[in-house]
Amino acid sequence: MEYSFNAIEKKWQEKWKADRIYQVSNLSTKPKCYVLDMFPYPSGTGLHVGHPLGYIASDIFTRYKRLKGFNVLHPMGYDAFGLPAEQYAIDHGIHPATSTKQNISNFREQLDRIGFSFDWSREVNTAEPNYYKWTQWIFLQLFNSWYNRGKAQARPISELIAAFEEEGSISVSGYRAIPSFTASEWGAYNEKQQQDILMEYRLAYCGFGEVNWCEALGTVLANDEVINGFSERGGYPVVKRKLRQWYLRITEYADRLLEGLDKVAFSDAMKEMQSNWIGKSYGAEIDFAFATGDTKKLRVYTTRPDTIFGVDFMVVAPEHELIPALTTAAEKKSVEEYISYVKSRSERERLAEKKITGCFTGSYVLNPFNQRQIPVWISEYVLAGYGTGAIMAVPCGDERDFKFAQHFNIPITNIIGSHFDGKEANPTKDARLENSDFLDGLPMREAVPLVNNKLMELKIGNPRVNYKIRDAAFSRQRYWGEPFPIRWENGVAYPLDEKDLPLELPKVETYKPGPDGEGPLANLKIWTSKHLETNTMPGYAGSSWYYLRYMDPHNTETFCSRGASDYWNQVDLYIGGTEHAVGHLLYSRMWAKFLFDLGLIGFDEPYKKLVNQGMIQGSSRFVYRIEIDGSDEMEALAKQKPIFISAGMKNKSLPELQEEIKYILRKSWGADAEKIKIISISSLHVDVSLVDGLELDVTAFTAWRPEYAQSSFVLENGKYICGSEVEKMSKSKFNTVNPNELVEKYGADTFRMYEMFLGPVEQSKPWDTKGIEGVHRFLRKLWRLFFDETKGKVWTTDPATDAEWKVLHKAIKKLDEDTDRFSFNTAVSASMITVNELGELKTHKKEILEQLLILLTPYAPHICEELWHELGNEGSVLNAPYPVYNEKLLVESSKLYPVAINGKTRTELNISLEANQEQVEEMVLADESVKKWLNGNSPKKVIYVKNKMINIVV
RNA sequence: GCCCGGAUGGCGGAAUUGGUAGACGCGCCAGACUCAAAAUCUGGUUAUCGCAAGGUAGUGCAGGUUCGAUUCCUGUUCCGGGCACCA
Repeated sequence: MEYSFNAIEKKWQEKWKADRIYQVSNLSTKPKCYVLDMFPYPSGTGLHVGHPLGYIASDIFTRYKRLKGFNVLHPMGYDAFGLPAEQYAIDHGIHPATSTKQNISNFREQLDRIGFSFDWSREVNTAEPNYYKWTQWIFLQLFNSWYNRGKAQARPISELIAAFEEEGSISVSGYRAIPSFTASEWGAYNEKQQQDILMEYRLAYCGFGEVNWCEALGTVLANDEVINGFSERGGYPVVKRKLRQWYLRITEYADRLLEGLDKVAFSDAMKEMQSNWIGKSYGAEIDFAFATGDTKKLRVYTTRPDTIFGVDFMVVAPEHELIPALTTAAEKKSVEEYISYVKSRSERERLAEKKITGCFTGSYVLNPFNQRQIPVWISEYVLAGYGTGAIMAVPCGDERDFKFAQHFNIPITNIIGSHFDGKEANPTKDARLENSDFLDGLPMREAVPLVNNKLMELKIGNPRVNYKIRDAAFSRQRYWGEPFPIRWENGVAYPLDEKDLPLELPKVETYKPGPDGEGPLANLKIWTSKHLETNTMPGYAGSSWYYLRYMDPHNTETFCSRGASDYWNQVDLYIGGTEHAVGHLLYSRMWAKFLFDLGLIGFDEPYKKLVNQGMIQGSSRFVYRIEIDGSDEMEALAKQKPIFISAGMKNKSLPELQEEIKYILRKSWGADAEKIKIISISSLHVDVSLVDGLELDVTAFTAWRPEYAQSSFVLENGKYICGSEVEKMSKSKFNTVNPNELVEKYGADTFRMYEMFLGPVEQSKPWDTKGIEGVHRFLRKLWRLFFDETKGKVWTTDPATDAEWKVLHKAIKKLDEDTDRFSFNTAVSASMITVNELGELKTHKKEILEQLLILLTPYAPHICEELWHELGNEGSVLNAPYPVYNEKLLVESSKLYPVAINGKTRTELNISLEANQEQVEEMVLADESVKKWLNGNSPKKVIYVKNKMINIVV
């Protein structure tokens, strides 16, 4: 009986579906486990082998936990709003809902073949009104809430209004730079004034922010769509422009997002990335008076108030509001030129710029401690959004300040004595201060509180905690996103009534931008006549809370009942890529904290454990085409009948090559081929499916594209050998591999195990289809423990031997350990070893094989289910009792110890595990080969580590 | 530029807490079966010297700690991910 994987897999997938075997209930006496994959965007290009990597890992873990007695929630759905669908709509006139639906169905079809255990009855789709109704609802809760710093939690805005009515702004005056007011002043404000003040506190609020504006396209562009200051489509110039935008006040949660990292099992790298992003720093704000005597002050934020006497110049961001006041008539022209240059540059370009740029304003401010005149410069390396948008530059201690000073010949004051060599800045905190007035002689660390006290005493500044994180821009001038449940009246935003949700996205005729930078919705009469908000929400709106909807996906009363979220609680295992490190993960953590504050869920960290899967890179293949110089006719002929040379010849000198292939040139292009000259060799991506290893299937290649139909090939040893390179897997590089083809050829079980066998899930690695054969062979070997291809059934009910039990229990131990620590690659390897060992022992015994099947079920569910039934079992192997490891079966009495002399292993000795130091020394020193290595010298020391090794030091 | 990773045979990788570097698989080489091929099975496979026994070197590079370092520390090179509107 043969292993007919295709038939077996189809049979069981249908059976599992019919039996709804993966449907889980919210009511169970079993312990729960929630295993989640990061929300996929259903891309039009379909899945390649890199996509399912994380899904296979989570599926293995899901099945493993289920076998171990857990009620496991393992759902899947779609983050269906997004830019690519809208761009596709613009290009092809197909409604995003239609193309998205098509993409989802392709996606689903591909997933189903791999045999995942998703509970599809819980599928969600962020673009469907019954889902985004609740995204809008949560937005309304954010809009109607403010952050009470005293209580360190979000509270209803009504509480803030009540406080304003009772005592004015007194309890929240430190929050924002708005004038304080009394209760009676509040009462006297008109509606607009009151609402404007409230807007300063709402957790979802409207403000102004800079966007990438492309005048020629009349639209706002994503960073992705801007390349070096020009639009990706059309190459039109892009500048920054301020637009009205919605924001989420994530900054209020900065501390809690930071502290929360201690409660979750994320990798240290992930935690570090998040905490760097939040960027909490302790420093001071200091006011510098204008040298002109103007009452205006230039306020800077510094993390190093101790270096105040080392300030040699100031740098303000090009967007800084005081620039007009600071710019002197003489410098006006150059300042304007500089600012317009900066406007054309993205924030990324500004930060990455190595070239030093800047411009002097012509003005000076005064150091508040010694009244020294300090020039004020403008430079793009200072960002408006961070701190106060202005810095005090201390070139002896800061690298960028130092380079700036050097570049513009600004004299440098040394306040750290010998710690500064004049060649590069030294950011030390341990030097003793010099040239620093009342701080002279103090270690820098000790000077910080002193300066801070003095700032407060003189009322010229104060200590200040700052965060790098900024409020999250929450609106897009786009069509394909959730509409905001907001209506505008006289410049005031009013929330829609909850009963009017969902506010459905209307159908539009065109996806062209609206007037004046607004989104496509601004073109709709039915929309604008109701004064509805024309922005839509960004991609991360729906994905910030989707893990909750899976718990209670069909609830029409609420986004997720408290009963459901209390039962399933946090996600126990979350698998996805590191690219979401600071975006999605921070946003969804913030939303969880917010929902927790309002008592809507009972936990404030959504993901208990996070595993980041690595990227699967593509292995590209190249063919080498010769390019020629000749007559027009010859060049046209060369294009029509291209000649490709095998990889081994591409490094030959061109004349040598020409000489070598002249026969082929003449054969392809006729006698005139003598008159051409080979001038270069181009390497072209070739579809990896046309290549076996490195050998090109030339017939398939000529059939691939019409322009290659008349190709000729220069072979080496009768083969055309391709070049190869590891690159990102993408359609445009023709290096994608479709999982469908592999499942077709080897089966889903082989595919799953091979993806895992490639290497650790967390690590990036190149894809190579070749190795899949080895895994397939392993499954065939497993099959042969049960069935012989000619003899049929070979398994028996004979009792197993000790040696066989030992092999089984070694496997139980190893697979448990490896699966628990997500080391799936070593688990696959351990499975291979087990099957190899059972093969050597000629084991065909049911009592061993049956348990082995349960162990392998998470990895290769189909073959295990089939064989499980062949052994005569009823019911699914997924409901079988998981084998329990018995350590007594693996006890050894002795060990073959490596014996090293001076750290180099020289021999091995079998020694009882009971042996003590003296016994070991005696045995080791009596050994012939040890004696030989000692060469008469007496050992200084014998190191004996029980169950590990022995080392003799001479 | 800044932040975070990674680097081990021809290739993917293993070595879980500092203790025999290269498990497992691919590829390659040799052999068995076969008219032949495929499939399958057996053996070999880091480099280098050696008929062999065995020796020497070896985990990106340069140092350090240690009886002992792929593992810890310092510096450095290259590659990948992210950098706030791709999702």
